[in-house]
Amino acid sequence: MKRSFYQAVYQVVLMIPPGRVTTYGRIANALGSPRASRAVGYALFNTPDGLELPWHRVVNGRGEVSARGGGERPLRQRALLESEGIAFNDDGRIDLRKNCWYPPPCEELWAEQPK
DNA sequence: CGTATGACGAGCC
DNA sequence: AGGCTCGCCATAC
Repeated sequence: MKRSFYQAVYQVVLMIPPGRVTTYGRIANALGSPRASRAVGYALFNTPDGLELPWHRVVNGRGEVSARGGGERPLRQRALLESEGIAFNDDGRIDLRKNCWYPPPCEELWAEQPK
């Protein structure tokens, strides 16, 4: 498989255990680019069809669903997370204290891909 | 190659 | 406290 930053992001997301959530920034940090949180979000935005990706387990740094794109995405995400036992506050936020998951360092996941 | 975009984050007002 | 702006990084065009 061609190793791009996106692919690396997908692999990290795939290793998120059910019932746990992580943030874009943490994924970016795990990949060796702590400032690439935007790119991480963009990677999920370009999620290829046919790939079963638990993208719903990725939230922003405050534990809230990112609703920048459209209206239905966050709703689906919330429903999926709730079905996994993740509780939402009245503000629509997740308790990262309980459900947070820190991805292990995965720099080598894509670092060996020369430009 | 330069510009634009995007599911973010931290900082400033 | 809440909202807005700038910055960072990786692709698409």
